[in-house]
Amino acid sequence: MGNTGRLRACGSVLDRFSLPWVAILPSTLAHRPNPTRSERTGAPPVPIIQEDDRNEPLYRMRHSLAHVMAQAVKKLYPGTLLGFGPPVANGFYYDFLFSEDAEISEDDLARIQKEMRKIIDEHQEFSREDLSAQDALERIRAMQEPHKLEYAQELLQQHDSLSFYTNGPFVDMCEGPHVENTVELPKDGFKLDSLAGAYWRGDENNVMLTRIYGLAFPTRKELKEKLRQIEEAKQRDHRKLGRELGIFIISDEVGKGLPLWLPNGAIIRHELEKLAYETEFRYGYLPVATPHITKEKLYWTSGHLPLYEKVMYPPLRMYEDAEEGGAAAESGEGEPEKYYLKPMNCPHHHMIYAAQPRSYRDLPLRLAEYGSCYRFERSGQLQGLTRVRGMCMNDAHLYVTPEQLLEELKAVMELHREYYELFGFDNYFMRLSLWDPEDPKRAEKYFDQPEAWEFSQKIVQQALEELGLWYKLSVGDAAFYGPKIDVQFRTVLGREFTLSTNQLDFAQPARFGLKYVDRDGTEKTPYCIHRAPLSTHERFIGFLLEHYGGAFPTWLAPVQVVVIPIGENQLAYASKIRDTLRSSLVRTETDDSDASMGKKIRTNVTRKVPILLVVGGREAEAGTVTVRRYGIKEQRSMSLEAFVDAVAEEIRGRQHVTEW
RNA sequence: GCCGGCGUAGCUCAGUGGCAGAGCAGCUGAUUCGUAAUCAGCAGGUCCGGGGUUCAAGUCCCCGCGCCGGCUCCA
Repeated sequence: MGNTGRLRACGSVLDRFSLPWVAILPSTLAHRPNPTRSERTGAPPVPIIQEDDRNEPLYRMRHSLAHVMAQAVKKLYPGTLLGFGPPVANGFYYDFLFSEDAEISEDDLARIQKEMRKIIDEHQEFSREDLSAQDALERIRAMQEPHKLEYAQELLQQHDSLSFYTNGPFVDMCEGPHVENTVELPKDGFKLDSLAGAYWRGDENNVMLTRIYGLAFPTRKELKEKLRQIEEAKQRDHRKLGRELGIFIISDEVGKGLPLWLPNGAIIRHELEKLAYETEFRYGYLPVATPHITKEKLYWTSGHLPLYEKVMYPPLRMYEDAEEGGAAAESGEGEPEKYYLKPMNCPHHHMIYAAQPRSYRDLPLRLAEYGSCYRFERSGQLQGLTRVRGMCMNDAHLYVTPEQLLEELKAVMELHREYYELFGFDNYFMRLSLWDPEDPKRAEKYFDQPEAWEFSQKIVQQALEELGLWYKLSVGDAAFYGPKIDVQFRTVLGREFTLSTNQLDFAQPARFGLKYVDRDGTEKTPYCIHRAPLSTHERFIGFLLEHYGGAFPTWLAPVQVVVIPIGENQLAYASKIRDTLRSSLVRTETDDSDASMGKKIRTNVTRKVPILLVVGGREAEAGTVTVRRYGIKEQRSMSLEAFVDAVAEEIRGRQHVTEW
């Protein structure tokens, strides 16, 4: 049973990224045991996190600090109720329900922190008790902790007993483990750093608790190092870099979540589209283009309307004869036509498939488009470029026969691998989302065809395993039309998010009546694979900004080369170099400002231009350039011709040059 | 959407209820420089918006909007 059957009273969040892929824990562990990869597939057992991992000193220390914080809060704010309080990646948190007259803000954190230090100084011992179901419930009732009681009752459906930890006057239902004595806790290695709302059990229908986050490390030095890292990460925040580098802006007047792409950002988009077009051409895709809006009926056919409506913009309503001041528009009688901004591209692509009869000889048919989509995300969710309302997706739909499904899925995953290698991504993991046959609401959440789910889930898993890709299973997170392979990344600021996504769709083709004539002359329904390896321009470029810290490889850099004449005598030579490079399609500028050379270098280094060509009298005379690459101290001189060839090759090959 | 915080020049940020400020960026002039900041001057403001308290509000109160951190969801 390993870890999967054990539930923790305090909850648990481990840092999945700090562990090898094989050691990934199901994220839903705290709520419901997930089958492990080996249990699902019968494959050899996979090493997953064992009980021992929770005996790590760091884990115990953070966990115990959470309890100390809860004790401090209950002392300073009597009547406060408890939620969960687990250790997390860089520290711990605890959720509280403060009594109504206790207003708490970030200013109060220092007070709580001070109280925590006092508790640590009391050298309180942690002791564990295991109580039978009945004793446990009695204990919790006596504690008057309604949230703990609710969770205990749930736990007792699977467990015969529950454990409690006591330190000083504080008792918590908790599986542990903890340190033995508060003396082991680092008085100056922790810091309460933020206050946030969090729904009880993560469900917005529940009460909102107040979560206090703390950072915690064994020593003050390590804490300070983490704080420094956090500061450094802020310098890589794509919102900051996006503004500084002129990539995008988001204007209140246009609307939240609707980025405006500045020239530098539009160039990056264009380069990504070129990359996608070339790569997809090699993989046998065909380009298509579709409009941004569509009539309502399409989304009834696809099934989006009942299931997806809450993230769609409300419909535009119009009368076809409105322009002529027609009778219907005038009187408002009759039904107006409803148009929706498209939240996805698939229905449009299905219409292209359906536009002509298809034979098995036409399959696989791979239709690709960078398609614009609009989703009405809730305002609190919007996040720079990584979470927006208007986006442009690296989309494609592959229509395949059942026999082709496995190979096509594998090709799609290979495509991901190729892209990620090009960009140098390695900090990600795959998540395979399945339906949940036990979900009481499954008929509302999914197309309810058990055999189709079983078949398509099996094929997807087979594809991942034949390619040797590790993945995490996530039951209940499938798309409504089929299983999903998401690729999870983490931003520099530590937020996990989905970059690429792929789905196997067994439902929509049938709903759209898509057919192909098979070898034997009968009509059959194809499967559809949805895939978006380069995500959306918004999310992808947001991530790239952080990944590269704004210092793009030459092929992606909005300005690839800046020529810096040392004095005004070299202006003509600088212009000649610029024109030569431009005729080789290298994005080049000259810096002809009258600033000092040092200032010009500084300015263009700040812009993170990959290559600066410094030219003075020597270069002009010899017909050479002195090359100064971003992030590389050493400079090189070479003939202009040699440089043009080298940089053109570097761009054509989409190379990453990090050293000479 | 909900909980907490924040909103002053293009950017980063000072500003004790009593004249709206600095650095960088911009513009003008001087300077023409050998690998990360030459000098001087000028200009730049609905202090997020609306209402209120006050002799007086960037500052205090209320409402709205936006942003940031989280919850949840997701490309």
